This record gives sequence, structure tokens and C-alpha cells, in this order.
Amino acid sequence: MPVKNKTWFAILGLLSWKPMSGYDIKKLVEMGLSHFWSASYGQLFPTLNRLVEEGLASRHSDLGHRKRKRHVYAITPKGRRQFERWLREPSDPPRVRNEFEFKFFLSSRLPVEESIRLLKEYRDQQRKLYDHYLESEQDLMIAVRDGTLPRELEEIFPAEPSLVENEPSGSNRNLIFFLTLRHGILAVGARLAWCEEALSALRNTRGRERRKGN
Amino acid sequence: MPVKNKTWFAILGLLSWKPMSGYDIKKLVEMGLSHFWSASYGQLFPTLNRLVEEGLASRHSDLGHRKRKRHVYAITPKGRRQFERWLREPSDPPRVRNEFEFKFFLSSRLPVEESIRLLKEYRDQQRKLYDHYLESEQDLMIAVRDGTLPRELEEIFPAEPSLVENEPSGSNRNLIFFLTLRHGILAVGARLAWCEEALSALRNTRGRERRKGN
DNA sequence: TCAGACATGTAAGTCGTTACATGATTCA
DNA sequence: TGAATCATGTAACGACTTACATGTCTGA
Repeated sequence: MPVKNKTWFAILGLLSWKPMSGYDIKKLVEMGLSHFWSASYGQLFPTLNRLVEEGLASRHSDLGHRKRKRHVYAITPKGRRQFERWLREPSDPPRVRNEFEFKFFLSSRLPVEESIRLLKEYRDQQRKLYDHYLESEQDLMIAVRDGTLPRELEEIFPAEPSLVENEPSGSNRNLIFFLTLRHGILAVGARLAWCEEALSALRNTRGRERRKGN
Repeated sequence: MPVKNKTWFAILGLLSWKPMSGYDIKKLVEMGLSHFWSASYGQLFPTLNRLVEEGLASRHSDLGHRKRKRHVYAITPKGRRQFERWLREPSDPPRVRNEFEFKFFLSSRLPVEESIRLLKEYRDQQRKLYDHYLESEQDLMIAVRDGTLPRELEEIFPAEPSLVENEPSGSNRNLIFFLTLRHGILAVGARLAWCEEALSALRNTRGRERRKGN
């Protein structure tokens, strides 16, 4: 019985973009998708093999320009049909697991100074992530303006979008990649805004305590 | 060998607030913590029992005001020490799994109208959630102004904060609950803002196609 | 030459959900 | 009286991570 979980369709969906190896998929996900998805090799390779068994993907040995033996997987028409059916189905609500936020929620017993330290640590992490996203956004915008593509994307976006089988609108793909990036930027931006809000609220508390002599 | 995963400490942390039953914990998490944490009974009850075995929590049978037999778990001093150590440790980065976002990323082969339909569905879901959070925020602010507490919180917040053993700052807890709520509001707000951005970008695409005669 | 990236995979174990089983109490 | 909620738990399964194992190629 084929297992048809989210990861199954997610991988199928990535293959619908272009044929890729397991390693390619891992890199792509790490590079630009990690703010809403992730996958480990322990899922990736077995799932790819099962997709082939089910006839939803085909495996090709590629000894091409890289001179390294690798398995490239391509989606089959059957796989494409299943993928497109999944695409139109309603999605599960977003699931977030934010360990810091939980700790913050439980930190009322900590001295305020300690909470502030933890909060700043979190803010700095998120700030780094934010800067990284903004940089990617700049790269992408410059590239679109110049009609080129940033190096990391050259492999992902076909140079000639119309070559992609049945693609209704080639430039749409650029837009969608851009919007996906924007989603990450806005999400992390909201976390940063919250950090500032929380920091100033906690500092007020500390001020009040000092004035009361605590 | 005791298992010490995140859920373990999360539950310990909730018990550090006040003694609770497994059922109480489930309700509390569903009520106000679900935008950054969740737990199922299948984890909750076994974990509570293991906490007792390890001496980090104690179990009491409560036949009190509710006239229903229930198991109330209280944190022990040993449990409190472990919890506070965990509280100061660095946190894992937030993990998000957003199925809709992934689908959107992969939707370039869908007709734009279809993408817009999916996007609106998502926006409406998030809008509902947002309104719900705003309502909770209003309730909490009114309650704080009047010196009362909203019904759902009466059981969670001790009426007299200073009664809580070793609590350094009673009012801090109200503030932290409020800030936790704000975190949810800002996060969902960012998703909504993104939806509008994406919708108008997609509508532009559609307009361009129409003008070109596609 | 050797570090680091490329590349593929498995085994074991953990984490977490879902479905099931059971029964009491409350309130309309 | 019967639906909803209170309340506790288990078994089976499914999802996912980590550690391990192995070897190649590239470029400083």
C-alpha cells in the first residue's frame, strides 16, 4: 500500500519543476524552502524509491556534465496527475513549533534581566535570518531587472520557461518564487517586531520594580 | 533511562505554573498556546506518568469542588530545578510546516484563477484566526483594566499572584501572557499582509495576460 | 594531499497522531 | 434522556531525525 503523506507529494511537486536527484532536492529545500518545509535524507531517498515503484517518477542515471554518478528522478504523467489533484485539495493549517516562545511563556519565574537576555538572543538569531532573506530578495530583484538569474537559481529555473512542458505562464514561476521569499521575510519581520515590543514591555516592568525598590 | 524531549519539559513547565490534570493541560494548550505548541493525549498521559516515576511531579487524586475523580499533577522541587535549567538553555530555531505555502510555491502550472482561489481560501482561514486572537486580546485588556480576569483565565491565573511560591513578580505573568498573545497576533497578521500582497501580484499577472490576449 | 562538497543510502530510534476503549457528570 | 463535556488512558501506526556507512571528485 503506497504511503501518501505530505512529504510524498512535496517531493513529487519539486520533481514537477524539473528532474532532480535526492541531493538536489535537499539543497533546494535548505536554500529557499526551509521557512515552511524541511526534509531529511532519511525520508528523501526511501520516498524517491517508492515513487519509482509506484510509477509516479522515473529514475535515470546521469553521468553527464558533472562526471559524477547520480540518480536523477523525473515525474511521470501519472505522477503529474496525482500531484495536480493534491494541489487543489484544501491544506492543513500551518503548524508552528517555537521552543523559544514556549520558554518565554513560562519564564515568569525568571528574573526580568534573564528574560531580557533570552529575548535578545532570539532577536539576534531572527535578525540574522531576516538579513539573509533580504539579501536573497535583492539578488532576485536585481537579476529580474537585468534579465539574468542569480547563480543559485540558474539550475532551478529553466533558462527558457516556455520549454517546460505545458507550463501555462513562464514568468509566473519567477513571481511565485519571489512571493515565497516575501512570505519568509514578512514572517520573520513579524517576529522581530514582536521582539521589540516585548523588550520594551519588559524594560518598563524593570523600571517599575526599581522605582518601587525591588 | 528517562526521556527528556521538548514535550517533557513543556509539560513540566506548565505544571510549574500550577498543578493540573492531563485534561487541563490539553485544554490550556488548545486555548492559548496552539500557535506555537501542541500536544496530544497520546503524549500527555504517558509523559505525566513518567514525570511521576522520575520524581519530577507528584500525583494527587482530586475529588474536590468538581465532584469528578481526576488526577492532578504538581511539580516537585526536583522537577522545578530541572525545568529552570532547561529554561536557560538555548532554544532550537522555530520550525514551521505550512502546507499551503508549499502548494503555492508549486502552483505555477495551475491557471492563475485557481491560484487566486486557493489563496483566498487561505486568507479567509487566517482572517478567522486573527479575529479570534484580537477578541482574546480585547478580553484580556478589558479584564486587566477592570482588575478582573476573563472566565477562561480565572483558573490559570491565581487570583492572588503573591501566593505562588517564590514568584518574583506576580504581575509579570499577566504581561507575559499578553505578550504571548501578541506574538500570535503579529504572526497571523504577517500572513494576512502577505496574502494581500500575493493576491494583488497575481491579479496584475492576470491583467497582463488578458491585455496580451492570453 | 586533504578538506570540503558531492552523492546515496540504511538502521534504529524518537516523536507525535489517530483511533479506540471506557465511563462519569451536567444541563437542556 | 440524550448530547456535550469532563476525564483517563492504550495500541498501532505514521512521520521524522540521527547516526552511521561508504565512496567520489574538486580545488586550494
